[in-house]
Amino acid sequence: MKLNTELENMILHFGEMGSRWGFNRTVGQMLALLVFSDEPLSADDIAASLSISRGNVSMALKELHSWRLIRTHREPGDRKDYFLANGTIWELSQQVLEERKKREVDPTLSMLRSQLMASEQDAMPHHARQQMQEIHDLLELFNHWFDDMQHMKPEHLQALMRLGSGVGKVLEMTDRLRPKTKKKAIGND
Amino acid sequence: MKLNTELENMILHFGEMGSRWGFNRTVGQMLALLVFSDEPLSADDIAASLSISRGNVSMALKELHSWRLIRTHREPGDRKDYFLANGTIWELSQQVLEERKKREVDPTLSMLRSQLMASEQDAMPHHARQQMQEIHDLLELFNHWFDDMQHMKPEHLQALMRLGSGVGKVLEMTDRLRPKTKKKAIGND
DNA sequence: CTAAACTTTCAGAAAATACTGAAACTTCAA
DNA sequence: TTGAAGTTTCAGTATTTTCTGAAAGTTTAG
Repeated sequence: MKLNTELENMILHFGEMGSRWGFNRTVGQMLALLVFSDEPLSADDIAASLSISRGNVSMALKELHSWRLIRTHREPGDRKDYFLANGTIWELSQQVLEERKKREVDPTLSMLRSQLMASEQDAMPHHARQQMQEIHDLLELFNHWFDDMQHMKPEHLQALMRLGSGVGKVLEMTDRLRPKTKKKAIGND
Repeated sequence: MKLNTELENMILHFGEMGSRWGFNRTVGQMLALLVFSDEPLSADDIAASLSISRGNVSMALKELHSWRLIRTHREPGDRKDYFLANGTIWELSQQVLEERKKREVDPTLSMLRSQLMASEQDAMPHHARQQMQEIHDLLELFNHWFDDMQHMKPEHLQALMRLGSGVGKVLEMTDRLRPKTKKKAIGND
């Protein structure tokens, strides 16, 4: 795979950003390379394109697999593994967010949960306990919301995002229509 | 500030998570300490509580300021600076997300933007260009949505999150009611 | 102005993280 | 069963990031 300068810049950029996105430079570069390539690449292709060691490529492939961002393709009659991005940009983004939630939110949530459980009767200062509860509740809210969003159809989710804060307006309206009742009450046109 | 074991564990946890959240261990620990403390703390208090050097505390305070996560309080007749968390848990979270967006999304968006601008007539492979466009559009959508959300009243935003994917249902309904018209059309009960 | 009280800076040390390349391992065609 | 083709592992090295502590800087009471 021969890279033109623009493409190479973009790949280097993804490498730089990698660490901010939760993985390392090599993983970032390889993800970019595979996303921008229109055909699956072998580990040797990748090592050559990015001028990195074969071992490093192997590690990074493992990491990318563990994030479910790539998949392996095998040609019949060829022993080599070929790798490609595991879905559309939208799907890859979802995957990254999902994985980052697991690493950045879930551990703290479970720590807070057990702490708030265990310490019913102990000597935690009042304000600290209260703050922990707030963080806990916020993370829990976020988690449920995030789960819900992930299960929406992409086109609905996209429409919703495009609507932006407009959604607030719409909901206020419907709220005024049905101050405490079930959705069905809306459909009476 | 004397810390009981539970609190100390939580602070250590925030330190560990720090790097995943976009800052370093010391910054994470200090943020936790100030969030859980019910009174402002001096730099020396912090250094002592966390057993870290005074210089490190100074660096981390600068970082926390730059994220707008803390503010400085001065007692009249006391030369020391005292530091405290800059708002509620909700406000702090918003601040963290805002800052992370700046660091994790904006640079890539502007890189993509200039790349897609500049390369109208150049030799970028078609598939690569297309993928860049997709990433660009997704990040732009995300950015607008995020901005919009940040300008919503917290209680509205929270209500919206609690609604989760239920919002999709509600919107489908209203859509059926007013297939292309202005909001006012809803109010006709 | 002076100097005590306090804060920041920054060069070098320490710690954490990432990368290389050679050896070990696996797979499969013959 | 063998060995060529391919992949993974991991000890050692390189790089990056973070932390320390002493020196430089700042502020203010007297």
